[in-house]
Order: sequence, then structure tokens, then C-alpha cells
Amino acid sequence: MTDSHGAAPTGSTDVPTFRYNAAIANQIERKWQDYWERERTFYTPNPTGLLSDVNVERAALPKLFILDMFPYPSGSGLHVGHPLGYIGTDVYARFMRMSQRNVLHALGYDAFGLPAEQHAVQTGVHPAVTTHEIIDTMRGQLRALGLGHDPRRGIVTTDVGYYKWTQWIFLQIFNSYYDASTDQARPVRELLLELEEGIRLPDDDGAPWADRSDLDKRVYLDSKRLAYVDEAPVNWCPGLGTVLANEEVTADGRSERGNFAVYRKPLRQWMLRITAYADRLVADLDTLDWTESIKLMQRNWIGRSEGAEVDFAVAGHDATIRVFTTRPDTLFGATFMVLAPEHPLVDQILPGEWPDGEGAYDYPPARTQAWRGEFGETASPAEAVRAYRESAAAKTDEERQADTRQKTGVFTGAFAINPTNGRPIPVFIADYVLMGYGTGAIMAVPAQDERDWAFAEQFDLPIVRTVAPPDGWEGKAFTGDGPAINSANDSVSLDGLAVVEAKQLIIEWLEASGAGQGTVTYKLRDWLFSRQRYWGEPFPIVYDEHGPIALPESMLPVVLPEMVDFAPKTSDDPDAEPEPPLARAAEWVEVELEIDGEAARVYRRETNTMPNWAGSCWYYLRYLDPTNEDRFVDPDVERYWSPPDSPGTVDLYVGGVEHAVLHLLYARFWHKVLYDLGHVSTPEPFARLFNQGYILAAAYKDDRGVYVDAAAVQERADGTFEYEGRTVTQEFGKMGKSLRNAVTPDDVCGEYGTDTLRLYEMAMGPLDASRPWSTRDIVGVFRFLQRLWRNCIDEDTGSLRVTDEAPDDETRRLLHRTIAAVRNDMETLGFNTAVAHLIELNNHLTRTGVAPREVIDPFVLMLAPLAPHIAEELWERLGHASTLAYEPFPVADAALLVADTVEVPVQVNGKVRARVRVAAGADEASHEAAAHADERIAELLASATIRKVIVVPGRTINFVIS
RNA sequence: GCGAGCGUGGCGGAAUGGCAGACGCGCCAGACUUAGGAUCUGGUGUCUUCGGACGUGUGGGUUCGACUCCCACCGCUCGCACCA
Repeated sequence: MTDSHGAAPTGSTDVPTFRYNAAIANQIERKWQDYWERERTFYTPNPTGLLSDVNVERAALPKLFILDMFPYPSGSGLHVGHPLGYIGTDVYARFMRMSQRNVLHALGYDAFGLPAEQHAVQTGVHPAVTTHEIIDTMRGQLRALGLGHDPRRGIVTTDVGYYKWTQWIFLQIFNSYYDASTDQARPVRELLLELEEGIRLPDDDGAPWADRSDLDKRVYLDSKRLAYVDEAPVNWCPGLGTVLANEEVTADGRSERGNFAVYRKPLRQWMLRITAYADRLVADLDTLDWTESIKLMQRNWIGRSEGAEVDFAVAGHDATIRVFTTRPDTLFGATFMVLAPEHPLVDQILPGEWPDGEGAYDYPPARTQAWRGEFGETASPAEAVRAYRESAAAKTDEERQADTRQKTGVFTGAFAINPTNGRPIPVFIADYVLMGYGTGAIMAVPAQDERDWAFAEQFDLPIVRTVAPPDGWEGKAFTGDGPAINSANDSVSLDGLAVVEAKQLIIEWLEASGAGQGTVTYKLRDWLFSRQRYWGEPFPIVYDEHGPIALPESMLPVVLPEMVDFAPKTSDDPDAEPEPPLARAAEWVEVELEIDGEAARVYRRETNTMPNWAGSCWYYLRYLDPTNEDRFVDPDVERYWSPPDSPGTVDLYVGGVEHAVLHLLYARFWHKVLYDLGHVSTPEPFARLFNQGYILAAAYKDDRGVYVDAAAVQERADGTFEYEGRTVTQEFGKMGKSLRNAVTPDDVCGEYGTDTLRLYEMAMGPLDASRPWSTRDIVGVFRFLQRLWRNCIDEDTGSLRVTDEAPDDETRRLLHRTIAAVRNDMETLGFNTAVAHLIELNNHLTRTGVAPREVIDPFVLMLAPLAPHIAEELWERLGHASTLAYEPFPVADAALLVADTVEVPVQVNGKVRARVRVAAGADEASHEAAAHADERIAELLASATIRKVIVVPGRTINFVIS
């Protein structure tokens, strides 16, 4: 503690003994944190089960589930930015407890994953050890913030008792398939039953079900599961020895952690069939109370687009190229095709030599020459294709991005047939077509697509407009709506139709002629779910010689084996093969089991582990019933907290926008699977989502561009900044270790107390806005608490100053206006204005110099959600025997909200010229009369013609004159 | 490039289409003080000939009345980035 600020304890001589300062605040805070723990104040009752022992009468109240995005325990500790959301939810939770709701509010820890593992690798200390040390430290820091969590529900995802159920949910996913006819997940065993009974036929081209071998049947069923093994190109990071999720790779293709190179490499990996839910994940967004921007990000990520698949025959080959297009109406204008460079069909359709002259249909030789572009000198299409692929592969991502204007590609020598008119059109490969989207091939319609236009210009390709641009159109591609032109053949004519109608008609024609059909495509891909890491949940899967087998539920949990050497095998060789650390645990991997009554035999365990996201997909459900050893959550408990009429289990979910897509999408997916299988009663996990802003802070760079310790920077008189005598430049950024601008809650609590920190974080701006931290400003709310304390407690004697005298009328009315305002602010998470209203009321009491109990009692209750420790202390000193946590929040007396008289501004031509007092509820005529009675107004109106008078009773009077 | 959001004092921010700048910081003055970077009291948008005039990024519009609604532009932030 320093000798600066009013926080200095009773060291100097003339500071009153009982003044509210940091020492007294800290003492009060510790006292009440101990009280809440001892009295189990925030134990939230379940209606049944193990957690129905305390406060059980409250389970009869309507439930409210408030959730924070739980923290990842990080070695660098907490700064004041981290708890912003936690304080916000705590204030709301405390308010709702006082509003007679049974509030569930808890905080667990998301502790599996790469950061902890890397830290462990670097220090050589096992991640289980460091993780628990860090969690203990964080629990201490968060306890000091006075958060009213139910401590029994604070699960840790790395505890066996938790991840057993993560594995159990994986089994539910593995043992399910998506039934397109009922549009829901169903158990695979039901599919098997229907196949065996012939109710359903296999949808592949294979033999009748009864004729299939057991192995064929197993392969078929495995191909239908929501969790399946597939070969997929993934982000392989040999420097970390693991594959990485897309979000763990930076924009320039390196690992977020450690900055190692990342390569695309096809590997056999576990995938979860999230794409089966794409439509529902989009559609159900409409039922959620989330910000539009987050919904939009999810919609964009899922990337649903409607269109058609069209088959183009390849001239001279027994092959067809299937394309996806959102503009089937422009099919008549498709003058060439483009395949992704790695499209599997490319090598099949390459002719032996360049088709010039005769072999190039009607295209003149000058043109076909141009199509070869920079590869014009190559001897054959095959060589040109090889050269182009090499040049494309050599490009970095940055070069590719810079190239978005300049199209590159090469003619394959092959021609395809436009199904509308039989015209042969050249087939190209180009890297602006991506293998991973649609079918990896496009029909190019330069007249209606800017990219295709650019390519056509580059390679001298024909352009045929099939949508008439508006008169005077001087642009290139026209992507807007307009009547179709040049779009007719013997069996169909789109000419004159608008885009929507044309699409519909051409799809009918495509389907009738067998050349294609309407379809929907998504940008969303199945979720790559395995990692070559040690520090994650093991899969409940073993292998026999044919493939994966799910362990029965009775064999859970599959415990992560203790390993001394848990480090991944790393290298700088892009061709190195991943080696999961668990593969080295030989005794664990080889396991003899009796599965499903089969004879005991040796299996190999799955050695990949689950990604970090798995544990966070369902933690909110475990909060409901954290100690249940028989179920992931008891059905009765689940139904209590997720009544079927609620749009989602969690009533309010608060967290940063950085999880807008991945975590929130993954969790919604898991929840929907559990919903389909009847394990949860709501179709969505999070009914309302609120994104809190970030706390920003000034950071300072020296002339080398290196960040210096912001706490040691001084501001000069001229507004510039210096650090150790050198000039540094200021910028603002997210608070944290890397910018060296972190302020810890421990610092603020030590200097002012936790209540001041809480109040400051709530007062500094709206919860959803990012705002710069300003240590200098904290003293404002500290003074507020100090004044409130002084109004209630004599600073010299410590005795209560509150009187039983009735407040004067003005004070009483102000109290009730404050109650109405604060209550409204609490309901709408407008904590910044709630604080302002309380400060106003307190300033009024300070001015009048009296503290009537009739005002102080409700004042303390209103303050309690924001600054609970000082509120509890004052509440006790006011003579109340127990905690105020469940006292009813004050209700304003409506009669006191309407004043006897109100001051109304009088405008002349919209400008305020005077204010007059009128009786509350006075009619328009009285308002007008009062205005005329005003000297200044009378003067202004005397020499003018009144054209109109607008009176909004209680609001304004406006004279329109000329 | 596309999409979304946001522009209010020196600073953080308030304002169901009806008194712009609540509340806080800072600043100014005063009180108490050996002292104050503690605490308390008062003041504080700009200009002003002291009547008032002007003020919510810029320009226009709707309205008796616009920070608020509409259009265009400028600036900042975020997301996506050849998605066919």
C-alpha cells in the first residue's frame, strides 16, 4: 500500500478513525466473504437430488440461469479486464435473487488444451499440476471480488468426474445418425433395426441389406454416424507436433502458439457431422435473443446458399463435370468452366495435345493460344497443368490474397457441353475456384459474375449477357436483377423473366431433362475433432483390425494415463507424420476387453484426444447437477432448469465476442443432438446472449517499438509521455501481458477495496461497450462509498448516524424516483446509470445532512447488488440479523413518482425561451395559460402572429409564430 | 472489395422525437491544514456587445420540434475476404 490517495490507513494524525478507507473496506470484505461461505448463502437449491439440501424453499420460485463464459486458467493471472463480465452477471444475479427468482450462477474452469500443455512442456511440470495451481490462484482472486457463485457447481473440465460425461456425450454422438426424413438425430441401433426388418433400404449402391457381410454392414453404419473417421486436409504443425484448428492458425499461416509454420496435409481424423444440423443452426437463430451481429456471423459462417447442381458432359469423354451455382438462371451465358487445380477430374479429361484449329470447334487459333496464358510454350495440356499447379502451390497465402484481382489459370485443352444449347465451352483450371466449396468446379458466366468477367478479360473468352442490364449500364459484369435475354432453346425460354422466376423455371427444366437439380450448399464443414495432444479428453473408442468400436457406457471413464514424457514429437519437417503422445503409453494403448458379450480380446485404444472445445460444449449442463455420478444431469433437475417453454436452458449468457462462431456453434450443435435424443428439453442452450466489451488500456512504445511497463510511464506537462527519461508514444489496446499494460484486481482492491473496483467497472460505461481503463477515475466511486458511509456512520465515533425521523417530502420523492430508475436499470443491465442514480441520491443526502432510515434502508438494498460487502455491513449495523441477499428489492411507490407541479420548457419556434411550473396532470389549456403568463414569453408573443401551439402535457409547450 | 456497428465537452459517458452534456474524472475557486496528490463546499460546453448567439462528424431531408427518424458523404472499429 502506498501513501497516496485516500486509501491510506490511519497513519496520519487527523484522518478520522472510522472513515471508510481501504483498510476498513478490506476488513469488511473479508468478513462478508467468510460469512457467505460459512452460511452457504449462495448455495442454489435443485428441486431434487444431492443439491436440494440448503435454501430448498427457494426451488419453488421461478428459475433463472445466469452464465459466464468460463475462464481458461492462464499462468499470467487475472487483470481487471477479465472480471468485467463476471461482475456484471453477479450484479444481475444478486438483483434477481432479491426479485424472488431461484438464481443459478456458478463458475467452472476450462482446463484442457494446448496453452496449458505448451506451458507444461516448457517448464517440465505436468499440466495436471500447473492447471490446479493456477485454478487455486484464480479461485482466490475471484473470491476476493465477492462473486455470489454456488461453489459446489464450479466444475473443472479436466476432472475425471467431469470428462467421463464428456466421453459419454461423445458416445451419444457416435451412436447416432441423422434421419433426414424426421430431421433429427436418432440412435444407430434404430437404423439397424429398420434395415434388418426391411422398413428402410440402404441408400448406397450396394447389395440388399440381407446379402451383406457383417463387415459391410458395419462399414455402412459407420458411414452414417454423427462421429466418423475420415481423411481430410488439416492444419499440420510439425513444430508443435499436432494438427491445429483453423482458429489456432494465424492469418499468415503460422501457429498462434509459438509461431511455427503450419502446412495443409491430408490425415485420417475424427469428424463430427455438424453439417447435418446446418439448416437448424441457421433457422433457430431466429428464436434467440442474441445481437444481430453475432447471428450474422453465425449465418455467414454456416454460409447457406440455395442454387442448383448442373452436370456438364465433357466432349469426347465419358465424364461429366458437376458444378454448383447460385445463378442457374444464367446457364445460357456459361461460356467456359473452371475447375479447382486439385479437382480429381482434371487428369482424366486432359487431351494428349493442344486442340488448335480443327480440334477447337469454332474457336479461332488466336483465341485458344491466348487461353494457355503464361504456359503458351508448354508442349501439352498435361505439362501446362503440372506447371500451373506448381506455381499455384508455391504461392503464399499473402500472394494469393494480393492476387484476388489478377486472375491466373490455364486451359486444360478439354471442352464441356453447355446443356442448354449443346455448345462446346473450354475447361480451365484456376486457383480462384476452391476445391473445398460446392463441387470444386464452376460454370463461368462472365456477363453476370465479376470474377468470371475478370478471368474472361484476361483470357479472351466470349461473354454473353443473359440478364439485361439497366439502360446506360457501362459496368462490366451485371449481378443485379433484370429480365433474362438470350436464354431460350427448343424446350425452354427464360427470356423476359426476372431472376427469381428464371431460376425456378430453369431448375424445373434441369430436373426434367436430367441435367441437374435444385440444391443447397453450405460453407460450414464437418468439425475436425481430434488432436495429437496429450492434454485432452481420451476418446471412448478402441480399434479392432477393421476400425473403430465404441466402448460401452459401463467402461467409462477412459482415464487419461499418467505420462512422464507427455510432450508431442516436434520437428521442422513438413513431411513428418504426427505421433500422438498417447501412442507411447504402450500399456494403456493395448487393452484386453470383453465388449458386448464378445469373447475377451486385445484392442488398441484411440490415441488422439478431443479438442479444447469439447469440455466447453456442455459445461452449463453439468452446473445443473455437478455431483451426479449416474447421469450427466438428472432428468428432473434438467427439466426444472430447462422448462420446455423456455427458448433455451441458459437465460442469460455473458461473454466476449471472440467466441461468436466456434464455441457458440459447437455448443448449439451438441445441445441439439442431446435434444434430439431426449436428454435435454430445450432445442437451444443459450436463450439470451450478451457480449460484454473489453477493457482497453493505454500502452506505450519506445523508439525501438518495444512496449514498456505502462505503470512506470509519466505524462509530461505538454501531453507527451516519458519512460525512464525517454519519450514514448501512447496507444490503446486490449489489456494484457503482451502490451505490458495490465492492472490487477489485487492492486485495486488493495488500494480502494473490492466494492470500489466493482462499482468502478460497472460505472465506467455500458456493459457491452469497450472502454479504456483509467486508474485516475476510480477515486470517483470510492468517494461515493466514502460519503455514503459518512452519511450513515460517524467517522469519529463509529456510531450509527441514521435517524428514525421521516425524510422531507422532496427527499422521499427523490428516493422513489431513484428506486424506479435503479430497478429499471438493473433489469436492463444498465449498471452505469444505476450507479449514477445512487450517487445522485447520496449527494442529496449529503447536502441535507440527515440520513433517515426510511431512505437508508432501501438505499442499502439498492446498492447491494453492486457493492455487496459495504451493503451487508451497513445492513447489519442498521440492525438486521442476517444477510440481505434475499431481501426484496425496493419497489417505488407510484404515487410518489408524480410530482405536484412540473417544470415545463416553453419553446418559441422550437427554441426554449422560458420554463414555467404547472400542476402535474394539468390540461393543455392550463399549460398554454401558464406560458402566456410568463413575462418573457408574453413579450416575445406580443408583436407576433401565433400560427400554432403544440402542447405536450408535462413535456413542452411550443408556440409557432411568424 | 463486401457486411455490420459506432461518431456527443479536455476524458469516460447520460438523454420513450420534447430542457443536450445526468453521473464521474480532470480543471478553477474556496474551506480545513505545517503541508495536501486526503477530505469538504461551490463552479466548470463554446462565444458574447451580458440582450443573447452557437453547439451532438459533414451536407441535405422529414417534423411545430431531431443526438434520436430518412438520404448522401467523411472518419473509426469489428467481422468476412475469390464461397460460385
